[in-house]
Amino acid sequence: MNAWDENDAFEAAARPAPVPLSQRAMGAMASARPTPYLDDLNPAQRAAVEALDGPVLMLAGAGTGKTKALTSRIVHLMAMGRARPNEILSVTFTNKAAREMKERVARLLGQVVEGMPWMGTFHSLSVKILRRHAELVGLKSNFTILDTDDQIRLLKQLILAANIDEKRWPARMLAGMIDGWKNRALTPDRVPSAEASGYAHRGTELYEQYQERLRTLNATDFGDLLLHCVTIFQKHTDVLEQYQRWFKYILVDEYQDTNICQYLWLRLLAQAHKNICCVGDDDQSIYGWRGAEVGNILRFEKDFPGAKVVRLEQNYRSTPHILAAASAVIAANAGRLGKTLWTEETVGEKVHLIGHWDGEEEARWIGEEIEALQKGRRGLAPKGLNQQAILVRASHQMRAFEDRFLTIGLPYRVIGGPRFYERQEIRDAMAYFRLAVSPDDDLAFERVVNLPKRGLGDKAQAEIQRIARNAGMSLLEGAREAVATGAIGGKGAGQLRAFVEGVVRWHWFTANRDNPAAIGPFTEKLSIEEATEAALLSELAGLDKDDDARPTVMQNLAQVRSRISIFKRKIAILEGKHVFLAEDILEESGYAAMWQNDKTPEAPGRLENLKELVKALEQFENLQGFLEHVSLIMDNGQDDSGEKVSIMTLHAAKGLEFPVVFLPGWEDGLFPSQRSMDESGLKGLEEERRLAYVGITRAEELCTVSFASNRRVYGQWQSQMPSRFIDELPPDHVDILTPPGLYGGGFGAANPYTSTAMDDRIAKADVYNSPGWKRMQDRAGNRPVAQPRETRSVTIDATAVSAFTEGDRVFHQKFGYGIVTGIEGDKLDIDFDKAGVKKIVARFVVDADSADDLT
DNA sequence: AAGGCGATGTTTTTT
DNA sequence: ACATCGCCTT
Repeated sequence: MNAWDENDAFEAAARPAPVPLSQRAMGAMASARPTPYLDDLNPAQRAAVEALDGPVLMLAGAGTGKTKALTSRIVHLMAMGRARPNEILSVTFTNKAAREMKERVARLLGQVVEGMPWMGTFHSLSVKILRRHAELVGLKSNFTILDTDDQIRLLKQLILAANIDEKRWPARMLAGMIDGWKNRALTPDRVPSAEASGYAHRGTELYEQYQERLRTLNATDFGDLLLHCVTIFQKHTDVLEQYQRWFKYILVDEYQDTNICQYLWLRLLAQAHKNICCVGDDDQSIYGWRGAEVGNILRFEKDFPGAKVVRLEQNYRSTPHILAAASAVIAANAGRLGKTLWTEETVGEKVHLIGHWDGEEEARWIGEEIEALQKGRRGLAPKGLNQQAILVRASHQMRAFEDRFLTIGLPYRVIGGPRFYERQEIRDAMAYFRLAVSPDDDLAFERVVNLPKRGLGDKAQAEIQRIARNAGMSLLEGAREAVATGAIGGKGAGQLRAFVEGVVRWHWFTANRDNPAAIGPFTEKLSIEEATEAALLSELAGLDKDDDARPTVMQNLAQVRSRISIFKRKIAILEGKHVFLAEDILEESGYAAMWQNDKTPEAPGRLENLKELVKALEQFENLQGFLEHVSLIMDNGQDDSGEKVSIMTLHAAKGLEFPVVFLPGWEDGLFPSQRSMDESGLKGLEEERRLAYVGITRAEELCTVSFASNRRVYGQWQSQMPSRFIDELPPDHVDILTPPGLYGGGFGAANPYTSTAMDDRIAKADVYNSPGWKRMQDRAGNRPVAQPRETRSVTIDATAVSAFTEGDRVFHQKFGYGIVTGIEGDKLDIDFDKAGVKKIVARFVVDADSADDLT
């Protein structure tokens, strides 16, 4: 059954097979001290690193140097000769974390580690394993990985076929349930009957059909990657044993985020030798809503009897006040494993707390505070924009900040959001590439057959489906058939034929790469055309300057030359220039043109993304290789360049740190989120509280919590109560600020017309405010909390100002096209076609015509 | 087939 | 408020 030889297979994966590091790199180190990296560790870290054998749980609080401990442990394993690099399995959740770990191990070793093939995410490692044993779960090893979008479309088809009203039972809901089941390692046959009633009583039935459909498509979804591995491990002990033997040591990062399926995956692999080291922090478990089980980390000692538990509690990141605030908040949670963060640091500012009238004022104030901090003030050295971040609970909160920062010209960067490969245009382009590689990819076919519009509506597509299904062929073949038999007529037919021919042609190019027989005819044609070119040139030379024949010859020459360049390009493609092929596909399909003709503000950005996609292709051997990796590996094309304030969700902030952190929107219902509390009750509230803990602990020097008394929620103005987490902040470690210019300050300024509950809440907040209320107002008076707006230096960019006049048509990256209606210093009043009137700093817009040129 | 219009439901997100 | 979606109109 196992056609692969254990050692060969793994050696190949680890190529170039390194000389065991214990002999080489360590040999070099050994001359001075065998294990120099140990000297950099504190006692707890060192204990965690040196406990090599048996189960180890490293409880690493925020900022306690867990990555350092983890990477040192890896190096130590090699240095002690316990395992070769390719015998260590180290698992992370994100590619970014995996990359960072690789880099840090390399830095510790002082050399590049090429032999750590088993360091990666749960998913990428699972893919690697699954490709080897795909046939054991009814797949071929070249299976494709569907993303959420494909998944939904597939489910919609099944729901339709099952005669279920998709309005009452949305596909998204079913997708969520199936995901949930997979997270819990439940195959269709194991779904508890109690849950089967969930989706119109047909959830499991559809789940089963969905799995069947995936198998026929030779595809998996993300959940399957792990679940299939678990299934294989459970059913084929011989396979499991080989991996158990191979992975001598296992390390897991962010263990508190593992779900049941991942837990099983790990336990199965670790069962034999139990050399598993899990690192995590139960207080930072913030992914319960997507299946993470804090229970996994809480239960570790039961699961692995005799486990050594090490607590990393010395914090190297934040000042004492910040730590105290974070600790006080998280202390309100029950059932923690419990850690006490401490620091040797003694100085530092208290956590700042400030209330505002509404969300816009909050954004305005934070903008000014950021600019003030940029210049530096009191004990704080100037903080560049890269050192400052705004962390919000929900992404819609970002808007207020983006709007504000755009008008004052404060550069910002939004972290997170849709990932590069999730963007529509990228996925469309990928579908074209997928078709080129495998024309039978029905999902890809469906996605782009009418994109750009080819006059193929529901009816035509249904007809193609029908034909294909009846004849048992792929949709592409079905489409060809439909055209040939005239089943599809009208204007769609011609375009469909062109589409089918295009796919066949592109596929031919991918299939005939490096095939001399394919290249031959092209070189022949090329030489003919080149001969023609030469002939035309000599003919032209013989003609008089104003000979009547001259224009025709010139025209012919141009045609010949364009054919020559096409042939050269095609030859290059056949010789392996798949980037050209990708470009041609996007051109010939009309997909690129679709966006070029699109005048919406997003269009230029999308074209830019397509260019980036093509550029990313260069690093791969061929289209196939690209497609295989891209679904798992490709990252957000973030621009790390330039000084910018970061805006992101609290979730996206985990693992990051900033000298200055703003935590706006601490209002009950927003944070903690009402929905979270409604859906998950106390558990939900506790997860929200952990989110608060994560937020506060991101800050190194200055953490500012804020709330607004009024906020627009779904278009309605609502008065807000300060978050209950604010009550949990320890008064001794908090400074309450008053925004300048607001009579009576933030709290006092709360809407006098609000409910009594609101007043109670404010009064309650004032209970601990009151001792310091006077003092606070005094301080607010003589401390430059924020620069008064008037004194903020306004640099007038002469070129920018003179560049526009009233009535000019301009383009803005976010708001699109608009007309300049007024000019005021370096700011323009612009009436945008779509977004309405805005005040924008001149350098953020360009002339509308030059925007067109960009495309 | 394709564009316009009213009803709808609004967290967090990796792979 | 806002975007998305399905339905309805052209």
